Amino acid sequence: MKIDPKSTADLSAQIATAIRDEIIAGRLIVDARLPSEAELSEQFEVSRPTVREALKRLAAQSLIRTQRGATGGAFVNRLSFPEAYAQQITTSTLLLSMNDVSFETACEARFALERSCADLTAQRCSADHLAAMRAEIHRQSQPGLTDEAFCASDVAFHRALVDGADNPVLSYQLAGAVEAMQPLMNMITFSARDRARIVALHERIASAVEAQNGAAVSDGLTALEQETQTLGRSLFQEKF
Amino acid sequence: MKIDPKSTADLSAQIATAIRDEIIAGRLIVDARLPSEAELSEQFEVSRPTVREALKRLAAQSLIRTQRGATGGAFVNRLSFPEAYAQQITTSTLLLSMNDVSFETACEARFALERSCADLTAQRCSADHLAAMRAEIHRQSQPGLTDEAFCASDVAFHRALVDGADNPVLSYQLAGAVEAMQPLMNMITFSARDRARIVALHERIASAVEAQNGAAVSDGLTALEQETQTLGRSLFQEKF
DNA sequence: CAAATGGTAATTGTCTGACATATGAAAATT
DNA sequence: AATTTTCATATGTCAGACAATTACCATTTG
Repeated sequence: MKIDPKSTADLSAQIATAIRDEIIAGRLIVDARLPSEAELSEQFEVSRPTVREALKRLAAQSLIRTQRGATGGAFVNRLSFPEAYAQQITTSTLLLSMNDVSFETACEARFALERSCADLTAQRCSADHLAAMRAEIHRQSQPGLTDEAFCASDVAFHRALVDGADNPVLSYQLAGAVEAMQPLMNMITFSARDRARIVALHERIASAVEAQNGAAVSDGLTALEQETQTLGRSLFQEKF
Repeated sequence: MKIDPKSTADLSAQIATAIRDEIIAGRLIVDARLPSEAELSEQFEVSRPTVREALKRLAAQSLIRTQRGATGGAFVNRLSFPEAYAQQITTSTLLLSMNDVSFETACEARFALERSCADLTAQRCSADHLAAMRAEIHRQSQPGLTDEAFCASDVAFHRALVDGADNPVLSYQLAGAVEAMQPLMNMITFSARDRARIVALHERIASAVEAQNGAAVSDGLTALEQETQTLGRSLFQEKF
């Protein structure tokens, strides 16, 4: 592990990259303990604050965790699915909010991706996930729900639909697609009639899942996409 | 912007979270300049190294960039698609390599997701993207190619297929699914016969794209998934 | 003898102060 | 007017110190 002091990049960035490469290449395995900050300082020939900045960079990406005390130190972290979810959602949300992505493009991608779980969910959806979907449908039908609560329930419904595919990798990948759309959906003010149409489509999708009919689930999602696009067009002209 | 000194969490983590929330909430917009490190030290009532560690955490997530000099400082960064790609791929790769995900599960998710671009790519694929796919097919047909080069070309083929949908959000989301599989694919040693079958399926997919037949693209991907699963089963028993 | 107690070393977390370096802008000079 | 110099400001890096936490070990005590 050596770094180039002549590079224009920050030393802490170089050190972070060097350690990250070790982890990705598998030379530092999960739960392995990194050398102490003092030892890293010597190895890289930099001061301890510089090493610490490098370690914080890695900690921000959940690549390492640190522990104080006698047997403490920095350990290679097992990236958990919840952590990966959170990172995925944050990145996706920021990407959409910062890049003049049209509602249409985001919506198209979101539903295209979500349809990829249609067949699997229809085949495998557990009673629990189906019940969760139905519970959200019921919540969405209640009058007097705020727009935020309606949107949150909408996300929960889709989350249950995705999780019904019983494939954690798929759930992880779709988390970004589904949740990152929420801020955009929150901009929509739903009329009672809009909500009724959406709830009806949710019911149609849930029934298709119950009937283990993947094609029908996919069709329901497509119908929901068209409904959402219509609502979006009434709000945004082209970009936002 | 205040922090809780009684919390068990690191001060730098709290400060990073506080600033990140400001960015996500839109109170700090793109290209806005954060207060200088000295000013942040005063505001949060911590020392400059602590502030710096917080800023490095944000820099690691590409949320800010820093610049030295008189008019320098930390600025809110516009998260670019390439940066988001890179983060997505790193996270996905680590998630798969660290969590005993079966080859079958990963493969299933990957192809399920990739099929979501079948219709869009069939409709919209440009001549350039189609040519890129055909170029990779040609490269893959060459004898004497190393396994790594064959896999890299495989990824490039799928990347072109995904990009053909002409939806950057979709490309971003699928980047993780497609590229994160590469380390797993690299573990497979392809026989000449294996390669021939894969190349034939690629050709079948490219032709379906050219014919603007989305269903045929989807079917081709499904056939490729089955082929890949067969190869995977010959390598791994259950977990790896 | 077993268990509670206290000390000790190791390690991260934080602070203070300082100097190096880069950079834009204003001031001085040609 | 154009160029050079100077300067202020900001980040990058360093050294040293102390605080807080924690595991381990020796000691004391019941």
